[in-house]
Amino acid sequence: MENYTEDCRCEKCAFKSSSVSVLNEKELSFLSKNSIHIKFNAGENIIRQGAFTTNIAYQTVGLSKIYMRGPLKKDEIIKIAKSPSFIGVPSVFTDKVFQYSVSALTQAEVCFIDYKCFEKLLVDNGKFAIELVKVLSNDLINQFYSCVNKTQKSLNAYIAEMLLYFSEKIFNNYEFILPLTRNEFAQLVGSTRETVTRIFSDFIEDGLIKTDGKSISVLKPELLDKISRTG
Amino acid sequence: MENYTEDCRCEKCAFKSSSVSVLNEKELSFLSKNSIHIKFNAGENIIRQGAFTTNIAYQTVGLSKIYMRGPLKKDEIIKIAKSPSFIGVPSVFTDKVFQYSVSALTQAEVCFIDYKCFEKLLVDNGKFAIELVKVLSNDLINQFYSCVNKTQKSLNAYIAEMLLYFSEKIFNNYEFILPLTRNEFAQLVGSTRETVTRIFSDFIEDGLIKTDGKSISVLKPELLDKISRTG
DNA sequence: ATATTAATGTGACTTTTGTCACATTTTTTA
DNA sequence: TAAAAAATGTGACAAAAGTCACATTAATAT
Repeated sequence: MENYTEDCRCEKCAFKSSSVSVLNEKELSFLSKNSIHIKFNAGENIIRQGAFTTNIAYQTVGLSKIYMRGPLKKDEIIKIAKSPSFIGVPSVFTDKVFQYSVSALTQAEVCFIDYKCFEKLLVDNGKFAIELVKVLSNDLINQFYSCVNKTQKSLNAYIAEMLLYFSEKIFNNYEFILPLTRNEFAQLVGSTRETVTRIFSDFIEDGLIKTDGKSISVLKPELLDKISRTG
Repeated sequence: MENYTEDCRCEKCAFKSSSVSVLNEKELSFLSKNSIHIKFNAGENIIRQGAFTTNIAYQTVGLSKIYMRGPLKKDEIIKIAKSPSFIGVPSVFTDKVFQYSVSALTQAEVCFIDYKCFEKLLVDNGKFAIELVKVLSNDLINQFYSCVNKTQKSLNAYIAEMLLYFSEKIFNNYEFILPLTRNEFAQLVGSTRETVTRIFSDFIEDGLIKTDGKSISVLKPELLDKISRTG
């Protein structure tokens, strides 16, 4: 965990999201003065469930997992956050305390923005506020969608969907290094390590995928997609 | 479905949410001129998945179910909306088309607000925008929470939780009329009609609840809560 | 480099939940 | 009010997924 703030100014930042792009020079400079840029290694904790919410986090580089400690004291991965994206916004506007944790899955960089400053930008710049509303709306719809999918699909269908999600949405490549252990993958699909292993084995046996440790090749995306849709 | 707009002006509306309360007289009048107030009977459709999103809906009276057609063409109830609350905001800010449906479970009243007008209020009044961000944040956190619960808990634990939710959060009464069929309740908890029947029967046998058709009495809330927490 | 720990694979078995079939009750409609 | 449709309850059985135990492999720390 390293502080990189000196090297980084929002005005020059290459990772402007559509939300941030509606800010003018002055606002960006204000943002810059009120934020800290920090670098994380894979595995490091970015946000801890239960900690006080004083900052907005904006992930500029890397992948992270957003997860929540469930009622049976098991962790459940809610989503994989791909940069650039806000992480932790909903908790900041809801509670004094974070409702979930975020950990880096790869090397990652995150800007922590002072909440008061962020709120001021929202109040002063209506367009910025609308962009944030859009981001949250999108998150909410995706959350609806993934919850319905997870609930209704059989596990092999949902696992097929998640494998395609990693290859097509996260890595844009049918070969990739899964940045999760089998156990974490189970936490993502709402199952157990053993069952994930078994379904991976079935997929390998049927020639749909090939695995070598964490490295995964999707061999037959069309068939995987069919399984994902029909169960 | 009846149009009540003439009788209703936003300035006088008794159902101001915290979001709307930050608007001034002029803004409320503008809102009033650009919205239509409609009354629905139980069972009537308020928003239809796939329809174009031209309005923001604000439910002032009644209960409704927000549901989505899942991948296996089964409907899944995402949440029960209690008045007053926005329904349909996330879809409007995300897509040209609604991603889910909303139907009245009881008699209900809904204001449909022109999207352009709503957006103008957000841009002009930063405080209003922040209120909307808070509403969405809250929805998102609740959605995380309920999805993790649904995934991790056994069905009888989740059904116990939902029964307590209806009695304690929706009706504030340990006796209530469940505004859902057994099948709809199954769609809410992600299960089947038969399994819901069986778990209700178990609860009745153990003296936790009493049912008479749609009427439900929670007899032992503490025990129901224990089941909800431990499975 | 080796010891230690974490992650993974696999078989046997149990539990949970879903499916199908059909009887019964309730509600709606004509 | 009678007929039709929708909702509900229940049993027998099947399927899906979880649990436990243990062997094996990979990763990490000293």
